[in-house]
Amino acid sequence: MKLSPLVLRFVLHFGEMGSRWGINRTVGQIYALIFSSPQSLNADEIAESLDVSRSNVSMGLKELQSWSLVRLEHRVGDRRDYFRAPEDVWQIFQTLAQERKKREIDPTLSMLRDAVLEPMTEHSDRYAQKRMQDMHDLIELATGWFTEVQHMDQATLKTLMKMGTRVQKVLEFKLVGSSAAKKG
Amino acid sequence: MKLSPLVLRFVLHFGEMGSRWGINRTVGQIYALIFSSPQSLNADEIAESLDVSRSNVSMGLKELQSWSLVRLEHRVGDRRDYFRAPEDVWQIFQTLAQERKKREIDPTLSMLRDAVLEPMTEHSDRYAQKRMQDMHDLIELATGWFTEVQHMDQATLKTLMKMGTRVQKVLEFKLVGSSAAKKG
DNA sequence: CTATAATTTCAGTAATTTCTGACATTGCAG
DNA sequence: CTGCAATGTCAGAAATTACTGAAATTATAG
Repeated sequence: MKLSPLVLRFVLHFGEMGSRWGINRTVGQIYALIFSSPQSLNADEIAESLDVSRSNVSMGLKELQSWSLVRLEHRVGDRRDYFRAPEDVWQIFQTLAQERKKREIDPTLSMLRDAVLEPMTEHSDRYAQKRMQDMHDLIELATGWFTEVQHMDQATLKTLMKMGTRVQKVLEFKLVGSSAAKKG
Repeated sequence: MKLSPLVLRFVLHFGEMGSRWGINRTVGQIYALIFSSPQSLNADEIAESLDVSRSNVSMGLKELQSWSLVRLEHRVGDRRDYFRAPEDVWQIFQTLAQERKKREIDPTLSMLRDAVLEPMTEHSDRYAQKRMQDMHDLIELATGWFTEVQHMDQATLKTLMKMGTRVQKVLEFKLVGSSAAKKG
C-alpha cells in the first residue's frame, strides 16, 4: 500500500522522533501509520507500507501493545489480527503519560526512597542524602499531583488547562477567603 | 576519588536510567555525581571517580550544559573548570521540562501545524488530516498550559499541587459563583 | 612571545540497539 | 487428527551510538 505524501511525512517524522521518545524508528512509524489510518491494519499491510520485515512489525506491534497504544481487532471471515489506535487523543495522552511515569520515574522514586531511608554510614554522605531527599520529595509531590489530575474527568481538566494562569487568581481568592493568607 | 556506597548506587542508577531518559550512561552518571556532590567538581575528578576517559567527560559536560543542568564555576588560583548542579530542585525540574518540551514536542507540533494547513490533494487523506488536527490541538492546549504554569511562582505551584483534586471543588465553586454553570 | 595546563575535537573502535530471515509455535478449518 | 495460515522467537547481520586516545585548540602564567 503506497502512502500519500501527507501520511508519509507524518510517518517519517514519527520515525525520526522515535529515538528522542525512547522508541525505535520502526515503532514510531508503525504507530503513526495506524494512528492516521481510517481502517485498522494488519501486520502485512504495515510491513509492506513501511518496507520493513514482517518480524520487525511483529516486534513493534508487541511493543505498542505493551504501551497500550494500539488495540487489537478482528474481522469476520478473516483470521488475521488488525490494529487500530484508540480514537480519543486525550485518552492516548493519558496512557502515554502514565506509561512514561511507570518507566521513567517510578524506578527512580523507589531507588530514592530506599536511599533516603538507609542509615548513613559515611559522614561525607550527609549532603548527598539531603539532595536525594529533596529530589525524592519533589518527584513524590509532582507524581502524586499527576495521579490526582489524571483522575479528574476530561471536561474539568480541559477547563483547567484553558484557564491557564487565571486559576492562580481563583486560588488566591479562595485562599484569602478561607483562611488568613500570608499575602502581605 | 572513591565514591561512597550511597553515592555509587545513585550514580549507577542514573547511568542505567539514562537510556530511558534520552541521555547516555556516562551523561547520567556525571549528572548524578555532580548533583550529589557538596563541592563543585572538575573534569579530572569526574573522569577518575567514574573511571571513564577525560574526553568522554568533556562531551558529557557539554551535553549537560546544553541542557542547562550544570553551571560552570571557577576558583581563585585554579584555572580548571568546576561544575555544580543548581541547588533548587524546582528550578531543575522546570529546566528539564522546558528542555524536553523543546526537543520532544515542539518539532512535532510544528510539523503538525504545517501538515494541517496543507491543502488536501488526496481524498483518502481526509481522515489522516483530521487525526493530525486532533493531535495538534491537544498538544497545543497542553503545552500552552504548561508554559503558563511555568510562569506561576513556585509557592503557587506547590500549593496547587498539594491541593490535588481539591482544586476541582474550588473551580466549581468559583465558576458557579461567577456565571451560570452548566452543572445540571 | 614561549611553555604548559586545560579543554575540545575527531577518527577509529567498542558496545549497543535494531532489523532480518529462518525456524518455531499457535490456532483454526476441514 | 492434518495442513496451512498467521504470528512469534531468536541468532546473527547491519546500523547506530558511545567511548577512547591522540592530536588540535584554547587559555594563561611567566
